[in-house]
Amino acid sequence: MSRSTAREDMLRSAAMLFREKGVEATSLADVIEHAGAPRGSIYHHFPRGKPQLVEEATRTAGALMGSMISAGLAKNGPTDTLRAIIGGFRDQLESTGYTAGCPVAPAAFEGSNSPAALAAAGESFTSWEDTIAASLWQRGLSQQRSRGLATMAISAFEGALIIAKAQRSTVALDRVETELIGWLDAALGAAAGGNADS
Amino acid sequence: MSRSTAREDMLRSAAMLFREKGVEATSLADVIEHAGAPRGSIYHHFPRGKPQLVEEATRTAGALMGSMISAGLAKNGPTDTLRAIIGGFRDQLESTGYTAGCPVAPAAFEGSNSPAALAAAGESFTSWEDTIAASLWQRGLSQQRSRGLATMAISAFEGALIIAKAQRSTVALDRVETELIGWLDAALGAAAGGNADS
DNA sequence: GTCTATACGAAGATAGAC
DNA sequence: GTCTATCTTCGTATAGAC
Repeated sequence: MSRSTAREDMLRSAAMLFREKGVEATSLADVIEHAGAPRGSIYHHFPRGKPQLVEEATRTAGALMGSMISAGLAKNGPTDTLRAIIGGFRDQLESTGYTAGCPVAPAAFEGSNSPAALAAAGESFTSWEDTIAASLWQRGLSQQRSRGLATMAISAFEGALIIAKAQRSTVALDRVETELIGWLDAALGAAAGGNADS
Repeated sequence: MSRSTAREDMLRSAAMLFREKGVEATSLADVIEHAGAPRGSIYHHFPRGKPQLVEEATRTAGALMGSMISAGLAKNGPTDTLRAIIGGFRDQLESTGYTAGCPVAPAAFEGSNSPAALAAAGESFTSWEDTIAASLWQRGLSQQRSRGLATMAISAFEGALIIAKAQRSTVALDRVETELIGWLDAALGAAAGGNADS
């Protein structure tokens, strides 16, 4: 029942290193060093080794993002939430030399190797989509438009992060932010105008 | 001057394996086996080893995609090209058990390790964007809208491929296809109506 | 819980024969 | 050009002491 901060530090460090270098290129030694954790403790906290670490780091990061999305949507609405989240990732992209992307995508990408981590990534994406779609539906959009816009938002966001890393620039992320906000506003405006759209 | 098919086979195999398993998880032995290539020839064809192979495979795959985009836009227009390309990736996703994604993204993702491959990925994305934006602009959209839509299309496409892998389903890709076509049609219709839009 | 030491295997890369 | 053999490094994982 000890609230082992060491374990959580390792998960946080793992997630950060995955964002920057990918899963396969990150060794357990890297994680220990980054976390400043005791060297002999990894297999104590994660008996099943690296696969377990990858899965838990992905699942934890996905849940954190999910609660950020939920909280933002409840408090500030879709466009402001989008702005806040994209702004946060832009800052981290810039402050890490365009290496730190999404913490969930690495497991999705290199996930052939650890199916559990792949599943964790898939469930995270699905959960985000559900949350966003529900919020849009509550604001008057049809189910179909809500789903479509939610999937577009997450897809464009994930894709823009990859492109930003490759181009070593945030222009793709900037453009996606602008476009998404425009489309969201248009759709929500039309719904507020009394039509939930086709 | 010998047209070494062996070399090209290795590049093709490398690109395919990168799509399925990622760069770091793919060994040179994997590439040789997949290509059915002679074991002693890798360092003959790629003297600088794996980094060179990754860079060339990424660059080649990016150029191939680029010419598919160009040809499609010139012959069939934006929406049909989008449909064709997404359809092709959907087929490959399904026929590979949801493992084969974009051939350029892996280098962008795990690119911290080989800067040359990262650059190749970035240049590919930029080139695709330029091509698509030019086509949209030619059809009457403003420069800004052309750029915005082109970046959105590529971002959403790349993101949807990741999500599809993680969810082991093509629904994200399907939704992105529908949404993108809707937005493209709306923008192009408005431009055809005599207004290049704001 | 954390340590050191070590076993084991995988992978990149090189050397030199053919 | 292609082969085999080998070197070296690295990473996961385990064993057993403290």
